[in-house]
Amino acid sequence: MKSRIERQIAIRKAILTEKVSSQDDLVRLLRNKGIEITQATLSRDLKTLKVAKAYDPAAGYIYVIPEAGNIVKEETEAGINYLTDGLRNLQFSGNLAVINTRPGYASSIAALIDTAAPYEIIGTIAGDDTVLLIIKEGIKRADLINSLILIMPKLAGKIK
Amino acid sequence: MKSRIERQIAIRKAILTEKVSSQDDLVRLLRNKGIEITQATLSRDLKTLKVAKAYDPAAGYIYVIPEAGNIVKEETEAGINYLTDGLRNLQFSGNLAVINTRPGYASSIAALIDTAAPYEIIGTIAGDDTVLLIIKEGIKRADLINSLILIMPKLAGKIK
DNA sequence: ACAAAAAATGAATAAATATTCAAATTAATG
DNA sequence: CATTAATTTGAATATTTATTCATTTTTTGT
Repeated sequence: MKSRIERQIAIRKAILTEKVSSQDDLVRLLRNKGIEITQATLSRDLKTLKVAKAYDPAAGYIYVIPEAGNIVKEETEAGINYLTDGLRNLQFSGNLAVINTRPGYASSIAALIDTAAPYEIIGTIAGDDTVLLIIKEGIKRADLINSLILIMPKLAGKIK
Repeated sequence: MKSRIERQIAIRKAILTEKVSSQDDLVRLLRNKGIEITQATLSRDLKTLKVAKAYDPAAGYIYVIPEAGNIVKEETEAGINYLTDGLRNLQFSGNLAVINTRPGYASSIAALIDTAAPYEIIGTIAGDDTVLLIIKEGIKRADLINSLILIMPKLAGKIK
């Protein structure tokens, strides 16, 4: 049988690496790793570790380790060689598409799109780090994505 | 009786000002303030507000309002207040929300929202006195309002 | 090493929280 | 308005989490 401290380290690791939303789930998860534990002991361990339960859009409420909770890692500044490295994300809502970019990149990227002027897009508006694309009616999202990838191949790797 | 959003604002305030460790306690607390609520509804409200339960050395586990973003925390309280004093109005149209601000305030407020990056919002664009928010599909207005209040508590007083 | 004390644990159970389902309220549509 | 659709809510209940209590394991002092 593992020691108490080893078990708690395993609990911490499990919470850091997976989204766990109940103690029973965590018990099963730990048992699969060869750690015998009951829900009662786990409840005590979680308190010892000061584990919190916080909201996660994907999975509802999940357990989180206090310190590691909201650390936003900064991307490295190295390797920005091309304009479209400024691309961060593409999302849709209704007949709009939104491109999130690195700060300052939005207007250059919008200009690039304007120059290419794909017929799927009837207009663009750029802020500092956001480009808004107004999509022509009746255009499918997949078609617009393909059209944008033609202009900015880097985008291909950033579609979720 | 009180509206749903008013009730949720009261819940938020209660959690911010007192250490509450159970929903039954919170129900009693709210009833003392003249707000009728059952545990079932409170449970749903807490989820809507993304309230977490975290360890507190003095009182064990208590409910906490999640922090909107790390950078927000670094700014001075006065700075945030000053900024969000620029807020004038919030209106909706379809999947868009428009914040009217005092002249010149829009981009700073947009930056504040971008930093917090709530998942309900897929992008923002700022003019001089107007911020356009593009809302993720399927998000309810009340949920977006709650999310924005997390970032700018001043907003709570400006909702009809 | 041995006995006594302290800490850890599991099973059962109490307490707290989430969900179901039916009713009530509110919003949308003609 | 009237009617239908959608959302909100409470009571009851299911699920999840914390605690009690008896027992086992570990630690301490001699």
